[in-house]
Amino acid sequence: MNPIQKIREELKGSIISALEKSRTENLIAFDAMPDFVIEVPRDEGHGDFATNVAMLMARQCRMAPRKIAEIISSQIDYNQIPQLKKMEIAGAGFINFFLKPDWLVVLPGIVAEQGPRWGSSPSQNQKVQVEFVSANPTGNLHMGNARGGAIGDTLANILAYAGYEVEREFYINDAGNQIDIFAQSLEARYLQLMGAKIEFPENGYAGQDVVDTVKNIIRDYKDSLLGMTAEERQELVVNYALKEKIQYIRNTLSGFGITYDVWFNEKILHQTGKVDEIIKNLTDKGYIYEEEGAWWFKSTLFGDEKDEVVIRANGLPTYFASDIAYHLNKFERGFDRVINVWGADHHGHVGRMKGAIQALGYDANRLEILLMQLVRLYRGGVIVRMSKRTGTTVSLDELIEEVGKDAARFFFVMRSPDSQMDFDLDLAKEKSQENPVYYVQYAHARIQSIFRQAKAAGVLVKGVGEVDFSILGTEEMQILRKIADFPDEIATSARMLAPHRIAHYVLELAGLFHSFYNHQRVLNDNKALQDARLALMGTTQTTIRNALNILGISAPEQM
RNA sequence: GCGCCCGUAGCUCAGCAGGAUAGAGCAACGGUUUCCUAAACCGUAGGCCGGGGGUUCGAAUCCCUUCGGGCGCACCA
Repeated sequence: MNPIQKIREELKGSIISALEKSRTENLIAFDAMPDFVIEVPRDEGHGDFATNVAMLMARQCRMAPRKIAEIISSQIDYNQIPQLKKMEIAGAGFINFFLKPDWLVVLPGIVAEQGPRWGSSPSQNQKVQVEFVSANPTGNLHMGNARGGAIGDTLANILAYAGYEVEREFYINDAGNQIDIFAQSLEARYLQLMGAKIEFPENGYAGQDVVDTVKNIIRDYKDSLLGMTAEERQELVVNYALKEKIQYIRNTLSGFGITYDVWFNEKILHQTGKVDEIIKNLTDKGYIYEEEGAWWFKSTLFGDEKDEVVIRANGLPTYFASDIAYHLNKFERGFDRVINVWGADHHGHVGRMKGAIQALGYDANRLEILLMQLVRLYRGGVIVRMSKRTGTTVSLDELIEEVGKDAARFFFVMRSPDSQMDFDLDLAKEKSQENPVYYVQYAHARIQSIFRQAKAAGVLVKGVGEVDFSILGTEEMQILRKIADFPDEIATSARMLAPHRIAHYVLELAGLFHSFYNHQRVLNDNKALQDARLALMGTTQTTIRNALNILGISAPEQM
């Protein structure tokens, strides 16, 4: 257990003991122990930790909060918490705990021992799947996919640190209506390039990437497709294009630092009859009815506004039908939690999806949807419409080329998924040097530089066990305090599905380091102080590196 | 019309199941380098937390209402 959690538990325990003792001695009367918190006050003058327990008890005790706080304070057993120096009652009835300054000195040892695992929590014994991006394999990856990629991958890293067994998955929509249109578009382009005068489908994919793909097909197959039936031809071109697109997606995401454990094909669900099975299953359970030739799922039973079609009048299943089969498959694979990162434009899908899960007999809470608001792309102060079909927008690979993987990932993950995001391309290009990611990376590189200087000067960096940390001053203790928060911060980010917290955390830690660096010298004449500071630098660097690792951003040793 | 997200400093945004005096970056202004990387640091200025009610010891946070912005409400995915 990390030191912060440990001391929190100890403080909490001692308060409970004090309260129970007070009750036994008839100093106070209460029935239920409130669910109070041990928090870190924003203001350092309010101690290392504080609790609101007295305020929470005021009502049931019919006693002023400060009076309750005094009773607790007088009954606290200092022997139970050796690190406790003093307590103060403040404000409306807060109890502030001041700890002996050396309570954090165990931290560097823990960090050094855990290394790359520092920040992680014990195993939760739960399997969680994170599905993200899952872009349609009919076009290039756009800004929404980029944001989803950064958020999903970071979230998966956070969950892994938080003790979950995590699998990353990409769902390939290689079946259905869009694929048919894709096939028709490819065929039309092929025939056009081969000289036929035919109309391009009205809703077809008009992007240049389709033309490029067709040129590759012509290079490989020449005119041999002309003699085929339309069906054979469409199947060939679409399979060719899908293979190419999926390879493109895989490569681009890999360049964005994202690799998946599983690439799941929608088509398999159709081919193996899973979609038909799920319809039959739900029909047997009475959740499906027929109307106007189509089959409807009763999503209104689960709070949705209207029922949803699963089989169209033309006999073909909808996307929703295969998605139900897909999610059933996920649960059958044994995941305790299934998390999907979706764009806000899919939020209408959430209610009925959860409804379907429930209809199948699973707890709908095990399916969690992280909705992220859409990214609006600006160029020259004007919105660039994101359309997969026109292919006029900036793609992820172009973005990586222009601003770099690290800056792009940081930029996307820095903001809460809930907030809509304007991505100003001109700004991103011009100001890439001012991106906050460099601020953090620079902190890491600076520390490395100190170690280089130390080595050049023949200074041996002592192991944390041989160093006396009590010599460190307030700035160093602030850094240590922040570092101590790291596991908690990761756990909170995991609980809230809030990857942006890690970005903010590491910015704050880097800020404390830079401030310290500008005020104090690590390499100096006071050997004991130098030893302690060098060890602190190692602790800081490991924490920054681990945080950057979670964010999928490199930790350079030199800049 | 109904549903979801957002509204916090000039701009972009944090603010962890309500907590003490609301924070950061950028922009502005003024400083810091014979010394471990100035991609840094320090300081100044900047706010009716969209408006209005309510809940309570206590609200940026919860509830209601209203205004403004985004998204969704297909036999598309």
